[in-house]
Amino acid sequence: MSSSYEAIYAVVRRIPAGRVSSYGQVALLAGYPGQARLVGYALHMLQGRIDVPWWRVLNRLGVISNAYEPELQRTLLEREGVLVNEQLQVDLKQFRWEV
DNA sequence: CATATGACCAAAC
DNA sequence: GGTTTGGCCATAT
Repeated sequence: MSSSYEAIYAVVRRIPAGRVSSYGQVALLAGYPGQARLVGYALHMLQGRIDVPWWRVLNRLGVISNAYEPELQRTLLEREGVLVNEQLQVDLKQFRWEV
């Protein structure tokens, strides 16, 4: 297991329920500025594990980028009170996780 | 081993 | 200002 993933997962676990973050923000907080891609890959590797709240991570436009289970992600977010529109987009001004 | 691709983003043009 | 271009790192082939 690549060590960098643990730092990324640790940050994702810090995202409060009902809030969302972006790949870039997670990368920055994990100590990998500008390496949003690494975050995407790390979450990709989870393949649906629920010990990390991967569904709270969206791309910088607030859109669900998940290629595997986009509908599941929407369901999980809405269960926490996060509104997701028909285009799988969230209002970042309202739900973005402020550190 | 070299190339390609990906749940991305900031800067450059 | 929208669009293109690099760059970053881990897997896959």
